[in-house]
Amino acid sequence: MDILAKLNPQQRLAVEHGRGPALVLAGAGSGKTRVIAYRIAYLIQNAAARPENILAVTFTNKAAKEMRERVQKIVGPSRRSEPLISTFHSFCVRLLRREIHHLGYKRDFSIYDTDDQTRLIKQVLEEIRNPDRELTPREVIGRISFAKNHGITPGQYTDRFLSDAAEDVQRLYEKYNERLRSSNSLDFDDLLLKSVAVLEKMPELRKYYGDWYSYILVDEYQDTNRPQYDLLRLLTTVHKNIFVVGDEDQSIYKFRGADIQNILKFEKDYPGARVIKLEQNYRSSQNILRLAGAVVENNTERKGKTLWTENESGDVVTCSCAQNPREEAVWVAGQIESLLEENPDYHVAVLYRANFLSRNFEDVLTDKGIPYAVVGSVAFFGRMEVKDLLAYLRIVFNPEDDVALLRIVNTPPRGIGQATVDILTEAALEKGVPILQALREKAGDPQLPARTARALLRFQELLDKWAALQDHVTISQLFETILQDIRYKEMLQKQESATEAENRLANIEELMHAAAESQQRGEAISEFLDRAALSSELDHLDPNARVALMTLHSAKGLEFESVFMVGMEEGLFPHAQCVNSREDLEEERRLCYVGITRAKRKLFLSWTPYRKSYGPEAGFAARISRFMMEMPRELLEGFETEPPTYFDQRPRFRNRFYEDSDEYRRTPGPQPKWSGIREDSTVRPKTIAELKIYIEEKQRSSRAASEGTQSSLFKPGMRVRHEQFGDGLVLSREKSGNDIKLVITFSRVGKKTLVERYAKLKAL
DNA sequence: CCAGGCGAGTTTTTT
DNA sequence: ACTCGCCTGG
Repeated sequence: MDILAKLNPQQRLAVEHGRGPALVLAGAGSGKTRVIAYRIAYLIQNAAARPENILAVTFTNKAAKEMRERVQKIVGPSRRSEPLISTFHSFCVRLLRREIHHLGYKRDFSIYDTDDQTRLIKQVLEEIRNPDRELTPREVIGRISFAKNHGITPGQYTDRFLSDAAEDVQRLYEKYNERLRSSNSLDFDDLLLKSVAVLEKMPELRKYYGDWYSYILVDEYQDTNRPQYDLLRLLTTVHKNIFVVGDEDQSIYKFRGADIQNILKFEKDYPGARVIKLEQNYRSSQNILRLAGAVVENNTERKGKTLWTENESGDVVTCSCAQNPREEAVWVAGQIESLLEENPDYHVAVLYRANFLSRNFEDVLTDKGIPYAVVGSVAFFGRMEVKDLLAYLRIVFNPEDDVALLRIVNTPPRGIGQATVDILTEAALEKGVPILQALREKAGDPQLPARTARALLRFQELLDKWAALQDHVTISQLFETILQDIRYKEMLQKQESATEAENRLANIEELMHAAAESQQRGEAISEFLDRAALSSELDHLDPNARVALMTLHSAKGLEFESVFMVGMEEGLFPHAQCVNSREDLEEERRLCYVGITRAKRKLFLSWTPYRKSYGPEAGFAARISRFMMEMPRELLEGFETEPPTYFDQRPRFRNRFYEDSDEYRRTPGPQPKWSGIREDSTVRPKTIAELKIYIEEKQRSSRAASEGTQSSLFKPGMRVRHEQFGDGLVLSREKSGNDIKLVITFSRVGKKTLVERYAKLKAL
């Protein structure tokens, strides 16, 4: 079969590319995945490479799965060998399970997800019970991850960062890494870093894997971060057969360390690279494309592509401004209802910036009896009961896994309480051994109360029993044994409400299914655990679901007949935390572009000024998203920058546009060009000195931003109204950490201390 | 040691 | 509005 016949000239050029580096700049809907799939098939059919010598990397499991299916469709099944199509992370796990001993780890290492990470950091924070400057676990993880993704080791940390907290972070970072290592565990970032490290350390492995994967293809290259970039370089040093596909307009993972420069400077990194642009869009109507283009045009960091399509011009975009979030959901559900009536096969997506927004839509869709699928708010493998059981499996598999041990040591309660756990942890830290080993040593200790010692011994016996079993039974059988031994289900039924328990039991059933399937595929326990650690809810999206609810981020790579982008408000989208630097704002805009271009035929945009929010914006009417202001009016129908009757409906919200207040004077109403964006403070730092300045600069600006919005609101002497406490008088305001505390005396309830950011106060 | 109650902190996006 | 950690009384 001539597989080239189905391609347009540009796509064909890409697919037929020979050896050497190639960059395919592929706009949304221009057949990106298609090009990779066809190229893999082409390489195989023309015997350029044996299938097993081809490596294709994607970012999500879902993308990998899709790619595999597409390739199989083209080349047909029953090949002797298959190309390796995998995510960066699972490729790394695969590599490390074979080679990590070169770095002094054992091959049974555990993988720590965000939750495990948080637990570990909390322990470390306790251990170094320093901070005069309170750091939350979240913040610490964020900084460590930033450092890891930028190649900064703990030792270099204070050289590179100058903030007050830097020394604390350095110590935490150091300890955290030590604890990971002594637990024989890796976090997500480590998977990439250790892969790079092992290839850097072992030239013969570099050569081996470089030779083996003689053709490497990368999807969504614009989202690669530094370790991923390093990994690709290491694997392609010799042959340079790297074929990357990406779209700088769809780079939306900077917060995770993605570096858009990777795609922008590809031609410099790989001299002589062939560059191919795919500009014909096959997905969307002309109007949708024009709208998307008009928005993304406002960005400066682009290579610049102009998408065109032969599709018809299509409908205009329908907008709605709702009285409140509930009404917004009602409107959306109503539209969906009539869409589905007309076309029962339509795929519809409701896209939002942040997960918490799904709530109202779920409620209303349920009321109306419209079936829907939510993607991602709580991942299946992230659920408490699932994580508990997996932790049992993990500790059996890797007895050094401290986080897993601490998670289950007293779940269900078995008489090993906090006091005992503290003793064990302390002993373990002192000797530098895993907690389980400390537990073994203490189990018979006559100094402990007899009851405690007995509890420890019993627990140890259980673990030994399961460990002895692990090589002789299937995963399901092991699970079944554990479940019975610990009486987990009974615990749930005792502790939870009936419906909650039922839910959790159902999840346990599902986990057992997953285990059974895994073993049918002939996988080892490690492979099952790896899948659990690396899988996300997105992978479980039911392709038959007509209505899908998800974040804009999750929607990348997907397409739908109709798309609803909801919550189009300043502060939410673009998110308040992303409007202070041009870089961040441009990323938000790209996110908007991604959202718009998911739609094939019909796009809906909705917003409401009256969303309950937290933070400094609380209690104020929001403004319409600047992204909507950037769209050509003639493509919009029902465009309103304010709801028609807000005065009667929602008196407790103040309105930014018309009220004569401090707030209003400081931030004038909507204008074509929005103020408040700092002009180009975001030159990319090149040297260490520049990086220091950059970080300082960022911190100062975010501090200034939060003080700026807060300081003008409530001052001593002002009269205010609180939703619950009624009217009162502000006595004092003072800073406490990042917050501002107000002491207010209320006529009804007396003196109260409130945090300005959270108390939904209203000036009188 | 554990269960149940209160107060504080919290919502950006994810492999 | 919701979850997590801390405190208290059994």
